Amino acid sequence: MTLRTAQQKKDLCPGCPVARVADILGDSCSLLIVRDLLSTPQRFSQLETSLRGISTRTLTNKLKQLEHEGMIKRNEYTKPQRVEYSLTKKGEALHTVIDAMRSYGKKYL
Amino acid sequence: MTLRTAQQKKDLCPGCPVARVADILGDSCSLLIVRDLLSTPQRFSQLETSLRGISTRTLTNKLKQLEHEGMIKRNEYTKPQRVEYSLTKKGEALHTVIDAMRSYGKKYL
DNA sequence: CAGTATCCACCGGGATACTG
DNA sequence: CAGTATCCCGGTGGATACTG
Repeated sequence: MTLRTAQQKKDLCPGCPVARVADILGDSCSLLIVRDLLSTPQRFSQLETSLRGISTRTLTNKLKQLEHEGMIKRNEYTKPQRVEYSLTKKGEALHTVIDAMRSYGKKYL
Repeated sequence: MTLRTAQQKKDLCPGCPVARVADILGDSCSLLIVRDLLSTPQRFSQLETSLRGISTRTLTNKLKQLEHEGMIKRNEYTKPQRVEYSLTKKGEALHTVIDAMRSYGKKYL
């Protein structure tokens, strides 16, 4: 068995809820996006600035992924032109995980 | 700024405890190793079997990483020859994070 | 049993330029 | 402002063979 692609990684442990969360929040980018949106909805450019050094390409991809997973919602406005990303209920619920990580990180890292 | 290497990723948000946890548990392998060790100490070969499809090379690397981070301990025994990996206090404390992930995964994924 | 060593495919993601 | 498109580099990790 090979384990090269993301899909195959996903199959590694399909029955385990821990693994499923890891698949989504696994890369630091996605996790940090959710962390940022937990405080308030943000525009594309705000996220771009906050995640210092991320490329537009990567940010776009991660946002699409998270939207596809049902974690975030994309809201388009026309005056002035802007796009805001906010968490869905499903996304907001991740705060429990992120809080646990924050507590752990503060205490042990 | 480039963000290609792991080190650079680490620097992305050095002050954020959430990011620091993500750096360590970010890849599903490491996370699943900790998850496995939370129930009981395990031998190299047991982990190899449990994480279906992982290569010895990768398992070795992840174990070394986690040991270096102070999450796990490597215990060598001679009769019979075997090596057991167990969690340190620091590693055990990760159960809060993993529990949060499990609850979330069960409920939403 | 518990690794080490080497080789190489793959793809994530940076850099850059362009668009509605 | 919020992306899309292309090009290409580098690290992750599988496969395989070997060791104490």
